[in-house]
Amino acid sequence: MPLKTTQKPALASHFLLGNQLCFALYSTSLAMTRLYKPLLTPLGLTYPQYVVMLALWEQDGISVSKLGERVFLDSGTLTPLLKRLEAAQLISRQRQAHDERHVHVSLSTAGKALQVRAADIPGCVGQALQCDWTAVQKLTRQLQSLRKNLLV
Amino acid sequence: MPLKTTQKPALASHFLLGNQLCFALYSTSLAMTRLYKPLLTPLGLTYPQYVVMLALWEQDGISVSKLGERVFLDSGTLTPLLKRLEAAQLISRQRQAHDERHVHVSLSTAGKALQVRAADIPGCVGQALQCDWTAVQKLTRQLQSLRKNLLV
DNA sequence: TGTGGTTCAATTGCACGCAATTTAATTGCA
DNA sequence: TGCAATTAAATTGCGTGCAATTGAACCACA
Repeated sequence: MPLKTTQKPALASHFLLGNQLCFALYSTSLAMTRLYKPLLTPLGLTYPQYVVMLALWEQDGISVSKLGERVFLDSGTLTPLLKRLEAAQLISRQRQAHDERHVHVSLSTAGKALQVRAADIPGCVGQALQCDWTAVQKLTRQLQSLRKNLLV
Repeated sequence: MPLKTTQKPALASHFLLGNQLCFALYSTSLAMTRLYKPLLTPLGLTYPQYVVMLALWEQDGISVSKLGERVFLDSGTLTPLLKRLEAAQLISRQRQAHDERHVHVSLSTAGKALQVRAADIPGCVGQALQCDWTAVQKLTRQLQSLRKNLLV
């Protein structure tokens, strides 16, 4: 059989977008953010801001670094984001008296009240996903496990 | 039994970060990008630029909008990204003669050659994931299916 | 009691994502 | 033919993400 120099190299199949977990993650995450947008815009939140609010609704009154551990973001991302939430009167930021390196983040009355206005969001999203709750939970656990491996 | 007004409202469990598929996706996708960074920096690529190169290695010589369909990004994201790839001499962009609205994107010699230098990346990533190929492929398919539902 | 190292948040600079708008080219249809 | 509607890409503006640096506060230990 003659050599076919025009043939694709064998490495090609590993590079197909359709076989890449990273790209499936990346593009699906962006698509998910787009799904949330029309639900969050009426509340005046972006998706990352919503994540921070979720973290605070779950545990109020923590430092920026503790918050960063919860949402896997650093101060470079969080500081400006928190300033915007503060400007929107949803949170307050204050230096801790006993250790002035720490900035304490806590929900305002409006910030707490916003959770009620957001109450429909998980249901709306669940509906849009068009798959059953068990499957969604299983996928969530798989992704968390993957994240754990990646963060070593 | 007396009313406990200090109890958490029933809606709280739906809001837990740990139960949210969106957050698992979001944080895992960011973690994956961080995994790629040390592999891509030596090639002078960011992760989104790598995705575009993957698309072009798979199918060279397409318009910006076709490329956008492949990678699920619009011209607002792609135009500046492609300009950077062009500045790095990895691609060329030229208006189509028969329809000057279309911009044709094609790999340069250096752009094609870069695929060889990137050949180790899928293997390195697979190693870091610490789970077997079948599971990775299955998760990839699940995410693609989810993405399909989200993009309706 | 200093003083060097550490920790935490903020800042800076760059590259996305994306909505909204603009510009230019093409198409369709009266 | 002419002009409105459509299409493609570029532009603008804003909010992330994140590496790298800075600055301030705290700690450890000689």
